[in-house]
Amino acid sequence: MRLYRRHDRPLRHGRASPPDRPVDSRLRDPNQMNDDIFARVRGLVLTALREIVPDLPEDAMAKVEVTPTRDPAHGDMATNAALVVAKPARQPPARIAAALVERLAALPGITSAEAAGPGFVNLRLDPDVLRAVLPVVLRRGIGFGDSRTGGGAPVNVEYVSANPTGPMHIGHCRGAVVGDALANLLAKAGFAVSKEYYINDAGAQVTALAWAAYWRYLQAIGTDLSEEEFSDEVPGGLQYRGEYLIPVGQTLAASFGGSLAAPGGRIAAPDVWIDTVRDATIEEMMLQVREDLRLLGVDQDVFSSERALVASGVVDDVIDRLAVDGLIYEGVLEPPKGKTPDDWEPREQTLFRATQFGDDVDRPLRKSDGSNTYFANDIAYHADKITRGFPTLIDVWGADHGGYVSRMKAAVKAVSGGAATLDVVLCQIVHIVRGGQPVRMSKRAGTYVTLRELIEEVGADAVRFTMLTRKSDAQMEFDLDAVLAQTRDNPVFYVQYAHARCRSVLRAATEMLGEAALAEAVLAEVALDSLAADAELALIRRLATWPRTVEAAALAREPHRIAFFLYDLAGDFHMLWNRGRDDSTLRFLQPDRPAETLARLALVAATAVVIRSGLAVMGVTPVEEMR
RNA sequence: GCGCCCUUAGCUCAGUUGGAUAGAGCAACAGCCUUCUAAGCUGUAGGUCGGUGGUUCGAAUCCACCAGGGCGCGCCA
Repeated sequence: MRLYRRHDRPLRHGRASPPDRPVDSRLRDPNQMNDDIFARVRGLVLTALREIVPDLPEDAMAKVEVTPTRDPAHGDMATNAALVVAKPARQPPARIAAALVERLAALPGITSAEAAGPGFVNLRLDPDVLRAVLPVVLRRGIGFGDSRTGGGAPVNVEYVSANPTGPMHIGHCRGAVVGDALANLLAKAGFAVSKEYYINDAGAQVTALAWAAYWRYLQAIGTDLSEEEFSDEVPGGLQYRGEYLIPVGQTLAASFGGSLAAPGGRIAAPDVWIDTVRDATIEEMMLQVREDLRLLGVDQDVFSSERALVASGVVDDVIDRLAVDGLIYEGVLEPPKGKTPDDWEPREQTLFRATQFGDDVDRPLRKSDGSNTYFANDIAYHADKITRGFPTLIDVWGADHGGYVSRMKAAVKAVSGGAATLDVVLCQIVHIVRGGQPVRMSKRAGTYVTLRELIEEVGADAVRFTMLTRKSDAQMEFDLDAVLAQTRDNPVFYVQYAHARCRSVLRAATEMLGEAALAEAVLAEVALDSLAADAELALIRRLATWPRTVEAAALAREPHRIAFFLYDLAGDFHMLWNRGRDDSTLRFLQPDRPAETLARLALVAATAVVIRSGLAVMGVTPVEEMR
């Protein structure tokens, strides 16, 4: 048996609280602009701590946490304060804990404090303090949980950034949703967020795209070439054979007639057509990409073009700057150990000293034909973002780019002199399944799932919610049938159902009490003393953790936590609802007891508000009723 | 061969950045619809947190090594 299991033997009890005692204004004042009662209690703990141990170092104070208890038997909140300051204070945790207990238990709003385990202090709050969360929620509405953690600091979130070479498919989907939700989350946490899309419209792939569109153009004007004859003339062969380029070819034919082709619908010299075709095709593809994103509810603020970046000379400027700093050299890389490519031969290249900034090897900036590598352009792009005023960059990438993270971080350090940081959120593969069976993704077999088809089949809300039900760096199965199932194990349904039930109760109450009595501002004023059942207080405690959930998720860059919070919140609400099944006095609407009914309606309305607040971060539309 | 990510209940996954007795859903087992809120509900059982060491008052969490899975590995983006 471990010694610290003796938390059932409190060292000291707080005195009982007289029912008419006013609650400490520091614990309930909504004008404090801090919706987080945990943060407010933490403030009380820190104040008490300073009295007990003067001159504690800031870094020790920073480690003090006030958290919800895992076990209700431990009270409402717990703090590790005594444990984390024991060493700098040169006092045993138990002694500090005892002193904290004495001071905290004396505060109004705290009904008991007791030391437990190795030095935790468990706090029990006056139920009025908990209940006071409800009017705060009702007055602040969806804005409940907004925080000032970010302090208005600019953050640039870049996501999707797919090549404009075809329709968006489900591989792009997860990054789109994760990036968008992360941006919303950071905005809610008080950052000034810019949502950005980097158009990879330079390089060999868009040249291949231009050739593919040119083929559709030749077809539109009536070429006598076969597809294979044409393909033989294309450097690298014809790619992007999907039908989606047919309209592009037709539009080109309508605009330019036969002027982009040689007589007989034959291939003209690339100089004649390639710029025109490429520009028109990219423009059309980006229109489609933006339409796909719009259908998914994603709307980025800035679209940056790689080609425009190169044309502006920024890339050369940035490389020059790195050269001046001595971070570029001509050198020869070692072959990868163990697995040397067959055609390996030592080659002198222009290299960036990534190893000076934590990367494993130095990275090439120029291809053998003298043009820049993608990495070189990407360095310039990130430098450009920094120049535009973003010291904090977040990129959302597919996991297949994982090997690219350390070099990009190194580059950001180098170009900013260490002033800017880059966080990369990697998204693992999504496997689409239907009823447990894998849906193969293959362009050739015609079972290629486009983003648009996915949205048409299950709806944007289900797509978005489901994409956020896993940590982004964990692989995910997306079951087309399961996301539409109306059962508890489908979080989309379970959360939406909770909101619909809240709204349903409020609609029924309207008939009983009239619409005016149910306005959120009015419910914010009702007496709440009757809310005392375990399930009611548990729900209130959950609502109270929303602000700290937002803050923690934002700092961790983990939007999936919002989905899990909502699932738990929905569980608490359904639990309460179900209590009314066995015991009708626990139902929300009690016609002969209007005061209790109003208090319960305030709880229901507040629950609906917080669900909406969470869904707003996820970009999911709350439903009013289940049909 | 090297680097990064991952490994938690039979299954799918959380785990509040190092806290107390590791949680939820599904599946399993036992109950619960004449009626009110059953597109279900209540309860039970289920664990060597991949393994071994280490740091710490305290480890699923941090470090080292090992095993298994995924991704990547000099001019593709």
